Amino acid sequence: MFIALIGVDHKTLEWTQKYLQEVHGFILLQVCCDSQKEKTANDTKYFNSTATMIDYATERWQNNFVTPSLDSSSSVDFDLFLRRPFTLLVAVETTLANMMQNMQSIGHKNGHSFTINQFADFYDTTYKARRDKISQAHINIFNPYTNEQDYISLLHSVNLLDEQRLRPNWDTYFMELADLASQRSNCMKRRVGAVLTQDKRIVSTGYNGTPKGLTNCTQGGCPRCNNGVEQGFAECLCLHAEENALLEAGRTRIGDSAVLYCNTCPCLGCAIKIVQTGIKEVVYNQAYRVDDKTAQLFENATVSCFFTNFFTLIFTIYPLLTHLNLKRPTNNLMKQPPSDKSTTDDDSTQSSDEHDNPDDPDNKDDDSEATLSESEMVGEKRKRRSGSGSRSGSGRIVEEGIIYNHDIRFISFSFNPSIELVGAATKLGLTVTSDLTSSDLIIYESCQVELTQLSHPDNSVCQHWITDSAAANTTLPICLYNLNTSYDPNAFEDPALDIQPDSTSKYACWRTHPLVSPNEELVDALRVLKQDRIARDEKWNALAYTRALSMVKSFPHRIRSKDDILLSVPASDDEEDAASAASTYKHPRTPTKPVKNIGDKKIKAKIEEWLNYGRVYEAEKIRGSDMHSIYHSLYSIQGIGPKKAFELSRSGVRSVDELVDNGKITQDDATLAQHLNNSISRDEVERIANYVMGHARSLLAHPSYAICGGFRRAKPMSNDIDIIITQHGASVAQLNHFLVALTDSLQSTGFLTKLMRQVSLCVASNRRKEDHDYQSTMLGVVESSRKFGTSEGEHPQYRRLDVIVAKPASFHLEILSWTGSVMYERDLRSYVRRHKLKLNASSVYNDTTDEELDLSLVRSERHLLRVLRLPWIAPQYRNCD
DNA sequence: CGGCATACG
DNA sequence: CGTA
DNA sequence: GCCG
Repeated sequence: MFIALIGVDHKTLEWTQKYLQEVHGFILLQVCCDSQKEKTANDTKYFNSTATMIDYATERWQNNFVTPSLDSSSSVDFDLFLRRPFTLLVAVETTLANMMQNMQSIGHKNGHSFTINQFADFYDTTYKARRDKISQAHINIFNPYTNEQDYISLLHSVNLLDEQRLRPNWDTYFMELADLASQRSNCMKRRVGAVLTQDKRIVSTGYNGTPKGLTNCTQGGCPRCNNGVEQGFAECLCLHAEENALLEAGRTRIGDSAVLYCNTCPCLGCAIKIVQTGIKEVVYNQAYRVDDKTAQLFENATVSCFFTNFFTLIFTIYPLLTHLNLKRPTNNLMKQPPSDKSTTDDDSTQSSDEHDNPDDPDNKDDDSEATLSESEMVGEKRKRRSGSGSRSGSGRIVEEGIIYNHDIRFISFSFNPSIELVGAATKLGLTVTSDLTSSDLIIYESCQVELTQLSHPDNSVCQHWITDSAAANTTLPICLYNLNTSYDPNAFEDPALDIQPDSTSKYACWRTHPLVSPNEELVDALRVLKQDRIARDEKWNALAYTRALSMVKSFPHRIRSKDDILLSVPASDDEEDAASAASTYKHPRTPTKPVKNIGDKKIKAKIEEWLNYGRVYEAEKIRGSDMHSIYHSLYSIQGIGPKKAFELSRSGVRSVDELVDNGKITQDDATLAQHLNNSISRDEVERIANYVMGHARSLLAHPSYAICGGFRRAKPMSNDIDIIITQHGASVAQLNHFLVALTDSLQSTGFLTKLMRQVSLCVASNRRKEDHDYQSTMLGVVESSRKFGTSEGEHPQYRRLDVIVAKPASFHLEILSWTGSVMYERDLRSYVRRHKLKLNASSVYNDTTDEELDLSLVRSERHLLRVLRLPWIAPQYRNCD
């Protein structure tokens, strides 16, 4: 792949280029004249012209290259560039404020400052010169951050290396053609296009409008459409795009494998015709809502109907989100419904005092005007819940927008731009989901006003997107509902109360860890050493490497010298401490203390080796050995852990196939292992979760749920699907029954193909002394097909699905427990142990008295962490392994 | 020199 | 011991 | 292997 970067802001361009080079190993190519060569780094290739550069890249087209356009003098000839099939044009932009600041900091370095007029001049000339190219880019990335680490997280979630952008798949190809066809529409109401294909060949195309020979609808040919009133369908003379495509093809040319691509979901009338002509597959653009009747008809007629993805979204969602007033309620939004005391018997009398935590900030009254009494909160909650039943159609559910509330964690969109959005949304502690029917749903009919009022200077695309959706009469593009407190939307979190993370802590749960480390090679080397220790059964040795690795990963910058990481941690304010550190390291002016978890003897030496030689010898040796790769392939099989994998590879087993031949495992096991090794796109995770929640909703009235695991940590790809479900007010018995019923329901449709474990709440076990409430889990394998958007193409894929049913009071603790990575979980528990608490996935105990703490007033994951005296770290920064 | 997360099958 |  |  060959990426050309275009943009105006130096810093954003530089960060992007650095990210591609350091994280993905791109090679930097530049067009420039000789005199410039000396100034820049040595691992760059220089060319006299775009043509020679492209020739160079063409010969090595399987490598990854990047070329920046940092200043107009060395700009690349993009037209030449775009002709090649392996090239990707990426535009990066930032806010005017950022750009101005970045230019000023450069100006300061050179000893002169910028006036705002000079900046405006620069912007006008540079931006206008590049505007056309920026709009032609394959991807437009908008960087709202001033901080590199945040931007890198966003970049990572964009998945720049996705080959699909270079060459669209068939679905995208035909859908784009359908969009093109819609441009020929002559209907006053809406542009619609359709493409009918057979064996990947186009049979016919269609767009909507009046029949041949009649005056075009746009010229007044259809009285109904030109009336402007949504009535009189019988009088409409327009043919729909789908009808036109079908008529054009004629019955005889529509075979068994015909696929119809529509850029909107077909109406019921068209659906009937589609079924009758024998078409078995309909693909529509996901930006539009499925018509319920159409969906039903297709299901009865076994026509598979699903939507496709596009990469046309522009990453400007962040400014949109930040412009929503997420901070404070305004008075006009705070019309409270009458409080409902009857539901608050137990809630209102309790406080968090019993956590033995007198300085718990929750005991202080919030000084904000937004503070609600418990009774009001419950009243509000009930009202909202009763509304959520009447979701579809009008969508006027919540008259007072929850949008003002801090505790909004879920944002849902009527279409599914997940990957593009999640990077931005998670920055706000928001999690993206596509479920529209969860309880406490807040759809923003009322929000429309707010959204359309957003006018960010860099935000024209968003505006467009909103107005388009409104014009197309689709569900409003944005609706918000609550994540962390699915069943208590009024939980109010004030960031001022948050405990701050500390990057020098020995506990991973106190530190933030980027999704992708700028020191990935070193992290990888440490991972190899860790794996090696595990294989050798050196458990504690392995743990030490895991800890060191996590420590390195919490370092947000590229480590350049050993002072960077081994000494540079600022000493504490404690003077004595600082003095002793100073004498130890003989740097009296810059007192430092050693980094935790990186010991003086072994691991520090490995890191220094990496710094000096760019590699760790022992890791290289292990990596290069046959044993290592065989060990890994065996390890990937369910039921074969480190011990067995090590034993087998040592006893001369060469491959997984050999195990199958020997009858040690079945072919099915091997295939399953292969399937489970494939990672799952966010999109697919969401669709599978939606499907599961569909079943859940037929069993529970208003389930609350969260997708956890790597998905919640904003990873672009997941290994499995983790869903936590609860229902406000449900008893343990009801939840137990629910889990069994859900399992049956998923099995009966053939979706759940293998059940690996089913545990219920309150199981009696001889290992447990008391009858505590434990989590209830269902671990299984499901068959994911094309309708879930499997990236592997036509064939069904097996995916691991974990469903956890939590009792309501443990919901947030369960979310916490299923969101952290392994190191986060470990350190969470060792930390609370030191504070005389004991933690498992569903309850908190006093470690000495074994008394269980009541979590029923815990309003969110964030709140829970505060109670545990731990900082709340946004999920995307919990990737510490 | 003890501790290092916790639980289920 | 393997897995979440 | 590292921390306290």
